[in-house]
Amino acid sequence: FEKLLAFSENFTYQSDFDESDIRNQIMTYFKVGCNFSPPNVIILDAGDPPSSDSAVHKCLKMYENEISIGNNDYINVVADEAIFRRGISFCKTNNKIKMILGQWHTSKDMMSTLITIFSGYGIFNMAGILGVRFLDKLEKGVDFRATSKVLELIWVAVGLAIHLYAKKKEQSLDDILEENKLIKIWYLYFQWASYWRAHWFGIRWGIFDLQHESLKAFSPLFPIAGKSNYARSVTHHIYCIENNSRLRAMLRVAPSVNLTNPGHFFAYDEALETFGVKFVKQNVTRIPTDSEELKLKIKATQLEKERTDMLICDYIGDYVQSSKPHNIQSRKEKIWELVHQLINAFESENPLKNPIFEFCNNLNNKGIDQLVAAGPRKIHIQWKHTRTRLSDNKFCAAIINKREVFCKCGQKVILDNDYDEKRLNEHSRNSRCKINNQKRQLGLPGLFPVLPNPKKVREDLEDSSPPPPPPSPPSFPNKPCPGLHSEQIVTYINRTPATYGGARRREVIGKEMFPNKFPNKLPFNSKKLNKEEITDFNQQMIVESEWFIDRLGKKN
DNA sequence: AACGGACAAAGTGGTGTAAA
DNA sequence: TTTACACCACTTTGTCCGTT
Repeated sequence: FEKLLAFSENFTYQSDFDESDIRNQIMTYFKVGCNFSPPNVIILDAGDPPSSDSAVHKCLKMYENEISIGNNDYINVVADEAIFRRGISFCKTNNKIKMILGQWHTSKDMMSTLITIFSGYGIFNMAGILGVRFLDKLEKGVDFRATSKVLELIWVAVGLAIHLYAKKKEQSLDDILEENKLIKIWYLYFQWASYWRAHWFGIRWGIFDLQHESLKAFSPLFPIAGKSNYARSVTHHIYCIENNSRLRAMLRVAPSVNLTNPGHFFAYDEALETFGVKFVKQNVTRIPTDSEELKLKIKATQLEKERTDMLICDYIGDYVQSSKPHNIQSRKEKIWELVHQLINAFESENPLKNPIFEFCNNLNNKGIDQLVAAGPRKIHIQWKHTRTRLSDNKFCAAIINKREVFCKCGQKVILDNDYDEKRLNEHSRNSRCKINNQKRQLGLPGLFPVLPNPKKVREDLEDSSPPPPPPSPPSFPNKPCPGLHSEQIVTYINRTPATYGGARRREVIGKEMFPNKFPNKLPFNSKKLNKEEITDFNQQMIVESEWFIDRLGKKN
C-alpha cells in the first residue's frame, strides 16, 4: 500500500492520467508470473444440481472414481463458494479430494461486500456521477466486469481525492483522518477496496502471495456484510492453505493453477450465466495426466473453446469491449469530475450536506463511528499456540516439530501441548537455562560466564537431526560492568591463562581421538603426538569450545 | 582425575477439566 | 470436538562430595 500511496503522490499534480495508467504503474511493482506451459484441462461430467450436500458429495465421489489416482495423490477441486462449502464436509472423510475456493467468485463477492457496506455512505451517488445507469444491477453485481470497473473507478477517484486534499492542506494522512470523519470513511473504502484490487491483481497476474494475503486482510469484512457463508468458506480456505505447505508451494510455484483456474472460472461462470443456465455450475479439476479422458470429452472441450475465447478476451485486457456497453465513456473526465467534487465535499464546512452524499442514511455520526470501529485491523486467524508465536519466543532457537523446540541455551525442550511456549518459558526460568539465569552468571558479570561444567557431547544430537537448524550459539546478554575500566579488562584478559573453554577436558578428548596411542590407563600426553595429530587435536578442542578470548580485545 | 552414590531440580508423559 | 491449562507421578539430568 505504501507503494500505491507513494505513486499516487507522484502523480498528484498531473491531471491527465486515468485508471489504466495507475494500473500500469502498479504492475511495475510486481513480477508478473505467466511463463508456463498450458495445463491439461479436462471437462468432466456434470452431476446433479449441487443444491444439496449429498449431490455434491456424489459428484465429488464420481470425479474421484473417474480419475485414477495413486494412493498418495489427491485431486484439487476448485469450486465456487456454494460447492466449496458443501465439499468441506466431504473432504474431512476423504483425503483424495481437496477443495480450493475459486478465487474469481470470491473476488466477485468481495465487490458485493464492499457495495453492501458502503451503500449507506453514498457509493451509489458516486457511481451516478461516473455515469452508471443501472444502479440496481450494480448492487447485485450482475455484470462482473461492469461492477469491477465501477468500483475501480471509484477507488481511483477516492484515492486521488484524498491525496490531493492532503496535499492541499499540507497535512499528513493521519492528521486528516483524525479531524475529518467523512474522509475517514472514504479512506476506509480506499483501503478495503485496495485489498480487493490487490486480490484481483493477484489473480490476474498470477501472484499467489499478493492474492492470498489480500484475501486474508479482507476476510473480516465478509461477516460484517452479513455474508456468513462466504465468511466461513473463506476462513476455511485460508486455513487450508496456511496449513498445507505443499499446496501453498504448488500454488506459488505453478502459476498455472494459480492463474488459469480463477481465469477459467471466470469464463465458465460468465458463459453459463450468459446462456441462461441456472443452478448448474461447473467444477474444474486440474490433474497432471490422463489424456484418455480428454479424448472422451472432446465435445465438451469444443464448447470450452468457445468460452475460453471470452476468457482470453478478458485476460489480454480488452477492456474496450466491456466498458462501452456500460456507459462508462470518457472515463478520464468523469474521474476527475468526481475527484473535484469529492475534494469540494471534503473542504466544505458541512460535508454531510453535499449533494454527493444526499440520501445517505448512514452518513451521520453514529453510522460513521460504527464503520470506523469496524475499520481495518490486523486480523490473525490464528490460535494462541502457533508456530509463529512460538518462534517469536525470546528463548526459541529452533523449532524441531510441534512438540519439540531448542532453547537458545541449547537445551531441547519438549512442550506440553503443540506449539505451547509455556514449557519453554518454564525452562528459561530454571537454573539449568544458562541464557536467562542470573545465578549461573559466575565470573565477571556481563563479560562472559564461566561455564562450571563442560558440556557433554552435543554433536551427535545435532548431526542426527539435519532438518532442524542447530541452535544458534548462546548469546549472552552483555551488560556494562560497573567495576572495571577498560584497561583493567585488558589486564585481566592478558593475565587469563586460557584462550578458549567450554569444551571437555583435553585429556578426555585426546584419549577419545587417539585410542591407539593411549590405551586404557595410559595418561594422555600431547608430546606423544606428531604435528598433524596436534593440529587435529587443537581443531577438535576449538570445535568443542563454547567461548574463546580474543586478546586483541574483540569479544566473541 | 575419575568414579560413583545421594540428593535436588528440571523435564516429560499422562490425565483431567473448563471453556469455546 | 478442540484448545488451553493445571496438576501429578515418574524419569532424567545436574550437582555435591567422598573415595579410589
